[in-house]
Amino acid sequence: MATIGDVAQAAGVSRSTASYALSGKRAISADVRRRVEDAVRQLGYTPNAGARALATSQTMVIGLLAQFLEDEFAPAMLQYMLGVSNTARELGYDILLVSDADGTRALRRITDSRMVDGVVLLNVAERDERLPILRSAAQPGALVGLPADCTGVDVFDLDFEEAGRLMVDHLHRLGHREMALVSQPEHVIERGGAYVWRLQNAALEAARARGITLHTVSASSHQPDVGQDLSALLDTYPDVTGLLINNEAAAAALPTVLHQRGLTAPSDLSVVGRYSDEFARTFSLPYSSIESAPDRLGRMAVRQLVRRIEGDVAADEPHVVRFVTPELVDRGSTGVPRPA
Amino acid sequence: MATIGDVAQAAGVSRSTASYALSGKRAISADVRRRVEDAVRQLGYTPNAGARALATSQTMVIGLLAQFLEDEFAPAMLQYMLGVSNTARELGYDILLVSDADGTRALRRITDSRMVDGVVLLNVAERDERLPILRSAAQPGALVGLPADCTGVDVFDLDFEEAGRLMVDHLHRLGHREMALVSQPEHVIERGGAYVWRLQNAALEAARARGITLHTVSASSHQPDVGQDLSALLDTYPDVTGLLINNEAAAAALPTVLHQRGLTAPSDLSVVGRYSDEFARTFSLPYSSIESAPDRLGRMAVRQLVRRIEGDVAADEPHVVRFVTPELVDRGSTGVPRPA
DNA sequence: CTGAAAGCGCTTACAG
DNA sequence: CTGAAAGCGCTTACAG
Repeated sequence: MATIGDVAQAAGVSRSTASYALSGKRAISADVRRRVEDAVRQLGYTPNAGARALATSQTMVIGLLAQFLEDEFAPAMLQYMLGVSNTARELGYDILLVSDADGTRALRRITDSRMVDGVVLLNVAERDERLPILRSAAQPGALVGLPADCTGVDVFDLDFEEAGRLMVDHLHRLGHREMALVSQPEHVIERGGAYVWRLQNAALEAARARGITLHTVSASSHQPDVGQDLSALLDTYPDVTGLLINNEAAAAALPTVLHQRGLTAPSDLSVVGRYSDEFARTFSLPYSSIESAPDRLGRMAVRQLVRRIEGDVAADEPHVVRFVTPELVDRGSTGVPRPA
Repeated sequence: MATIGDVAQAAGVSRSTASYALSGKRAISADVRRRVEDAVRQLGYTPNAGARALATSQTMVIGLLAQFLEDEFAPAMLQYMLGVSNTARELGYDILLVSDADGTRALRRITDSRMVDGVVLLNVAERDERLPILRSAAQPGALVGLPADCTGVDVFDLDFEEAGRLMVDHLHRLGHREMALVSQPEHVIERGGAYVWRLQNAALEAARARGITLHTVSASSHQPDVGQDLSALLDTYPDVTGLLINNEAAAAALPTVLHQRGLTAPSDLSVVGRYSDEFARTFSLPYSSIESAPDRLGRMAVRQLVRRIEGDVAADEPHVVRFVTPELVDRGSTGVPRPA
């Protein structure tokens, strides 16, 4: 493989001149520039990334820490990954994908060894074990998901409180007085999946404030259990007229469940979900939903991360915690409640 | 960050001794080894990956080229990615994830700049534009998917011909005499998704040999179109008693379609799919299916790639083309045909 | 506008 | 069993 030395030799200049001609970091005569460029073309020269990283302390690589947990719905994770990956590439960065079960060790490994210039953490828990490691790392980090302690990192998340209120308000306004909220499995909450109870608590509070009944249930994140959970819910609360779904697997299972029971939305039951538009299309989900905006969140996280990496942000500039305002995408699955 | 120089100084030895003590590549006195190890611990030393890569010409990183094409079903791709990623990690390698729309440029970039020691290509087409680039790269490559020309690369794929025969034979043995095969959209074939017609041609041939009727149709890879395609198929061929599904989106949509039409498998219709067990669980698909084994294929590809990278394979050892034998996972969705 | 030199942090022949 | 030195391929002050 050709090196910058080969290029310099072919162009009849020094290595430093060749380097500067390529980087444009100092004035170069038109003639020399042309000779260098010709040499690059002829030799098929591409800089060695490792050597450049060593010289500049910049790898142009971003670490992406994804975790595929047994009790979460993998296809939903993919969307965040693609949002991060695509934005990174637009900004000139490559992605080191880390899907280790042990995220803490992996995070330490890639930061300590300087494989990455910065890190994006997906699926952040309330007390995420990866955070202390990230804080002590030399590289900046951006999170998708809100932890209890946000010091030292930039944080991006959907405003799940607002999402909960929005779901309740929307159905309340249509006249619903008894609804049920389907959340993730208990262990997601126990593990610190804060978004579950953030949405749930805000929904409960909104329901209380409006004097309406809101039942809350956890449902499995796996088929076919989740279908049975949904069926059980409808059996237990026959007077429910509105369903709020904060569980991707449940949303994917609902069409079949409703079919089996001969129910139609919105005439028998109003339904509002919380998932991405892409997810809705993939699974053909006909329900109005709060857009969870994974691509947008991934994009925001990478943008801010790159700003920090490239020093466009003063080192003492405070870290941000930014929420995406939930928006309801109307797919026509809500209406006035059926007569009692 | 501590360097090997700091470690050497703290241990009172030379840098080379420190390096050898850590690599174990030459005999070291017990005393020195201990002092070096203590220094490493105290300083929290981790080797700089870029520097090591420059010195050894080994990055310990594998490039993973995934493409998320508009007309393919993204969740299915994820499984291959995880198979590759997990196996790589077990073998000590990290994954550089490349999801660029323009796979050729990206491939050239990561190989020319020596960011990776080898490359895994996913979703390989009949005449894949990435292959010429891979062949001229310095690093070895492994494919998941069978191209027309396999020279210079190791290839792993499901035996789609055998899968097609297996599907037809299975239903034929149960007594079915008229079936339909649902394939991917036309443009997947046009783009060179050879697995589509490899399975289809073998199925057609098996049907001819046994004197039975096999209709073939392409269905969309998106909801809700695919559901309509399936409905149209059932309208067009009312005498079909067996359905072969080589299209993940169609498999995911089928339960709803059958429900709508009041059909049950296997009493009204026998169904055999082709997807992974993980996929079946995620989508709660109740159909017997040919296991597509994405995790196993990813694992095989990485294993062989690492053997080449690490030179466990003679440079002149011929490249392999290895097929995974399809196996039918019985989920009880096939039986004798309904009476005419 | 250009060149010679130092340095990034490792590994590994070469010498003893 | 250990050390001094060269080299991997870049970038970037320093000098002119």
